[in-house]
Amino acid sequence: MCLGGKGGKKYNKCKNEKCTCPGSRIERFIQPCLLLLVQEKPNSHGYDLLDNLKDFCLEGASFDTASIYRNLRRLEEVGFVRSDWQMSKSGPAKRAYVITSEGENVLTMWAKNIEQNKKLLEYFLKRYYG
Amino acid sequence: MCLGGKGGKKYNKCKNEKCTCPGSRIERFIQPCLLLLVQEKPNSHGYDLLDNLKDFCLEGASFDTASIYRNLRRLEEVGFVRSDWQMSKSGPAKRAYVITSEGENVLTMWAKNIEQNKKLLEYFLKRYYG
DNA sequence: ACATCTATATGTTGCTTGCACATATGTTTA
DNA sequence: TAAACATATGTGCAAGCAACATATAGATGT
Repeated sequence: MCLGGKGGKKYNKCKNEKCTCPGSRIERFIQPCLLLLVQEKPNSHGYDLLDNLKDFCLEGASFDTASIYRNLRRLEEVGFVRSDWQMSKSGPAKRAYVITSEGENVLTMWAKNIEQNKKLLEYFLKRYYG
Repeated sequence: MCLGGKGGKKYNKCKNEKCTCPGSRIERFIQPCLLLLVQEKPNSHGYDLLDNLKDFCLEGASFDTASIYRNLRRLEEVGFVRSDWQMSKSGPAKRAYVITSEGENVLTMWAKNIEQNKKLLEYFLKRYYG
């Protein structure tokens, strides 16, 4: 998903059947990223976000389009974003997303969660490198 | 799994059907933690690790025993740890784990992956808090 | 005798992801 | 004008992973 390689491989995630190699990611990280991007730039649409999400990925990596649209639908379902169809003159219709106040609350919760996870990673690294 | 609450709730993960609230974690984080603990203290066994893994959890949280044993079996399957049965005089038999050189290599890869993920989280926080 | 602690393990279920593919419209190019 | 391409949004499926419940069994305490 968001773990990426430069050398041809798009994803770090190992395909080897039995391999447990370290291609780990942060679960559902796409959600706070989407919320933040929509907050920063209201009326973003999915195809926009596809590009802008790259900021939250390692070099050369990107999020799956399926994940983006599925998560946007999910976020709207639970009321964290709202969308309107925009019939543009050029190209197909697109959904324009805005964040709701509930979405903003959840985003602050996400930020706290992310801080906690960051601390866990820092603790691990401190203990590993000594 | 590793995200924890004090107030009765063992896990942050929300049970609400439709809720996408931020109970996120780092995927397979238990694996590098197990490797590191076994490296630090060779001949650790599962029940030991159950305790020591708490270092890598938020307050009040812990890893699931099922996850510990399943991951230990997995790590052994792929050759990152080895185990011997120890028939102790007191208590039931237990497996004593040691890390292999391949396991040590993977652990350094994990450390790099964890550093990358840490940077992603830092980037998110910087962008959110401004 | 029975409960509890230590220790290891399996089964089941649901969620998330990655990949491949489908659909639709407008624009450019041969 | 047909084909190819870029924009834009989605669906279906399989695999991986985590949470939870349950199983097994020997040792120790009362």
